[in-house]
Amino acid sequence: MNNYIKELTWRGMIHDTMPGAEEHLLEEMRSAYVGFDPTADSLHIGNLVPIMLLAHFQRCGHRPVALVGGATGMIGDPSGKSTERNLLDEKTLRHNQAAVQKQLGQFLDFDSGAANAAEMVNNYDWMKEFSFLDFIRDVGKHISVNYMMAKDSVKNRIRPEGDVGAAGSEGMSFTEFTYQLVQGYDFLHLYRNNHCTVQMGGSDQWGNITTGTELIRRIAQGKAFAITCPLITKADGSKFGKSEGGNVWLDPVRTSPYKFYQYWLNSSDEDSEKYIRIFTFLDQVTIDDLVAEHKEAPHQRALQKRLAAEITELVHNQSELEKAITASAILFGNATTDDLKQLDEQTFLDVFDGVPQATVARASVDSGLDIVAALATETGFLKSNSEARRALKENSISVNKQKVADEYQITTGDLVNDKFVLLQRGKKNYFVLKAE
RNA sequence: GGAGGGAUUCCCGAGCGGUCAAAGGGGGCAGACUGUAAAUCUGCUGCGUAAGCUUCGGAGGUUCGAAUCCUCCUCCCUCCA
Repeated sequence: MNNYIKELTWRGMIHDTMPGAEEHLLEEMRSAYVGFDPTADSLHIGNLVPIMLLAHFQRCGHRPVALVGGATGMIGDPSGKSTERNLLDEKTLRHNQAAVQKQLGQFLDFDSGAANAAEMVNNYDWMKEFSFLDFIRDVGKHISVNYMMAKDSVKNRIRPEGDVGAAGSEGMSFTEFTYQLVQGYDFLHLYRNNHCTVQMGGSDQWGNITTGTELIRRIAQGKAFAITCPLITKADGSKFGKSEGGNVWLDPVRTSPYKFYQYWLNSSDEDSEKYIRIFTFLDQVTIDDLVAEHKEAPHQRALQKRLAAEITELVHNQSELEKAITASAILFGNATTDDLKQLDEQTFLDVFDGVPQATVARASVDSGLDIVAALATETGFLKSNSEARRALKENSISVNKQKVADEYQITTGDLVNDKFVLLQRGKKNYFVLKAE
């Protein structure tokens, strides 16, 4: 039994724990759960922290339980929200749950048959038959409204008198008010049926979790614990887990492994030092060495590279990671036209997966395609001919990694694999032209 | 119900009836620099190869000429009842 709390502490993953939690976990194998919100059919990297909490938990010899919030997802957690949540219907919920369950399988051992194999539960299964009357009698009776009102998640939504500085509060519905009780009941249910004595989550979940431990104390006369981790932030203040395109998802269809890899690679120095502790299983010595190495030669970005590699391999796999690295080298390294032409068709397509494409008639390339037309009218890469000319004048257009001027003609000789032409504006904007 | 103020190009915001495709800032894109970073500097930022064309809430009107003046309409804000 490894010391879980100690492990998380040096990784910077502990925000708060209830007194006695560490001793409790050292005594014997325990079960802890974390809730996942099935609001989409994929998890995103914001969910990675709770996932890692469970993964470390299992590695320390304990039994992790992943709870998919089918029921609570129907209500919407008011924590950290300033407005009422949209509700999901059951069909969407079921679909999302199935997808989320599958993704969790990548991080946790569910099937080995080991004593501490992970378990997956869905609170919809025990909540759906629970009648309103039964609930308010068996559960609601034990918790006072005063207690519930004292939670930050509730207080922040009911504008306190005289608190003029507070952001606009829109009140909250009874439904959302009930949320903490429902989540609290989950904990009680898992305590009784799955020997779950610990609930973990982000620091914003503290209030909801303690409602659960309170219920367990009052109804089951039991002792349960809360462990929360800090919410992940970025040094520059922008929101963690968002890129230009929105959320960074674990699902390779929503966020390609290449983009996923890039997200981590672009972490700031400060953040990557933090992230590598949280999002990888690397041990303390390895990480200390990496940090030292990075300080020595920051421009090498050893930290970011290792961080990106570790997580990409964990979330996707070795071969996707290699492709992402290859793609990165081609897109950002000093790749030349020759390097490009050495790619076989499949690799080319993989590297430029997700890059916008357009098809032009093979004949027009054979007869020489004007670069302006290739950029604008033929492909829509740039909005107008004017813009295309402007860009050419700015010396920002490359064909197959080579800068071109405005009189350039694309010919058969430019085709990679006799089929593709790589158009590029500046360093980061790519476009694939397909001749058929 | 009454009285005023406003609506401008992605956003904010300036704009004597001609020299306004429209100041300035922000954002975005690009170039230099660099670590695929930050900061900084430079350029570009309606369409068109060009002549030129279409823009300033909407519809009309005055004028040789309107984002700028007039009328009506729509929406927003403030003040008085």
